[in-house]
Amino acid sequence: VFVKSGKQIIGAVPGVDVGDKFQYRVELNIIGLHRPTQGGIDYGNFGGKLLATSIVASGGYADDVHNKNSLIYTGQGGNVMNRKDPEDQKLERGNLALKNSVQKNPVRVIRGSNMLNGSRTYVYDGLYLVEKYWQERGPHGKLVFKFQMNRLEDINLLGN
Amino acid sequence: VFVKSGKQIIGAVPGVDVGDKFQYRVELNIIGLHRPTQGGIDYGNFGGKLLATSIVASGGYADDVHNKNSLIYTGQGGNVMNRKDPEDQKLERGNLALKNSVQKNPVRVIRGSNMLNGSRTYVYDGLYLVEKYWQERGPHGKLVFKFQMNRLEDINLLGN
DNA sequence: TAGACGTAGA
DNA sequence: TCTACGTCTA
Repeated sequence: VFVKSGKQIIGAVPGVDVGDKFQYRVELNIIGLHRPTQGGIDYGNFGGKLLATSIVASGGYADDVHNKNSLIYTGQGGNVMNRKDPEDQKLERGNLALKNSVQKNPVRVIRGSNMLNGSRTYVYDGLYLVEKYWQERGPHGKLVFKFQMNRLEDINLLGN
Repeated sequence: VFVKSGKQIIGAVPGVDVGDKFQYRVELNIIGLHRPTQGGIDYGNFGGKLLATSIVASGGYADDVHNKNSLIYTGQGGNVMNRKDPEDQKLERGNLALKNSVQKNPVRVIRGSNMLNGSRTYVYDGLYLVEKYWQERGPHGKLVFKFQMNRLEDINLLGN
């Protein structure tokens, strides 16, 4: 797929298979897998409601328990990245979209990792469901959102 | 040219002609025309001395008198871009390299402009010489560097 | 206009 | 580690 779709897709993107690898975030944008070039949460307005369509877990945040079939994703905002002037994360934008997606729609997960040579690789890891979300206090004492994500394929294999 | 050169070139880049157009800064990096993906001044260490090799004039700074064959380029630093906490620009990095290049080596000039549809275009505008530089005070009262750049081709045509 | 798990180079 | 005339979307 070399042409930007322009339309936001929930679920699998045609032509993209689990395990497909990419080097740059902009590639994810071009094929419509994850549009923000920096943001970790992609979402859209569906029937007047924000729903999450994909997330990138690159390890940029000091998150999370990552297993092969589940992960805990940290919400955005609150200056968690730059660590300057930390604030409570708000239930808006991507965080709101993930909350609205709980137990509802599939969310594409892209896992990013750092290579030995210093470059990065992004791997499409398939569809997940946001099982639940909660707030907790980070090391700085401010509130952050956490989203429990579980792989959907396993459920499908059981005969969904 | 699809392979990153890796080596820093002073003067014309083989295969790139004056007037060649590009859409993204990363393209300039790939062909070795201008390596920084954001920075306006590219430079290298040549014999222990920093020399400028190329600049991008996108209008990001509130510069400059731009004619077809000359322009006045504003130095970098001092928070001129984001306008927060302005400071005096320092004679270091790109600014130092441009200063060292005065009346010395050719500098590639790429002109950026905003398209009607909101996208950008970068046009390679050929080789220029840094005629002179000076400091002046910006609207915020802080010192900024200015570099007078004149097109080199005209001189060549006269039989340099 | 502002926010975002970017990217390359010094 | 930090700077930089980025780039996309809301």
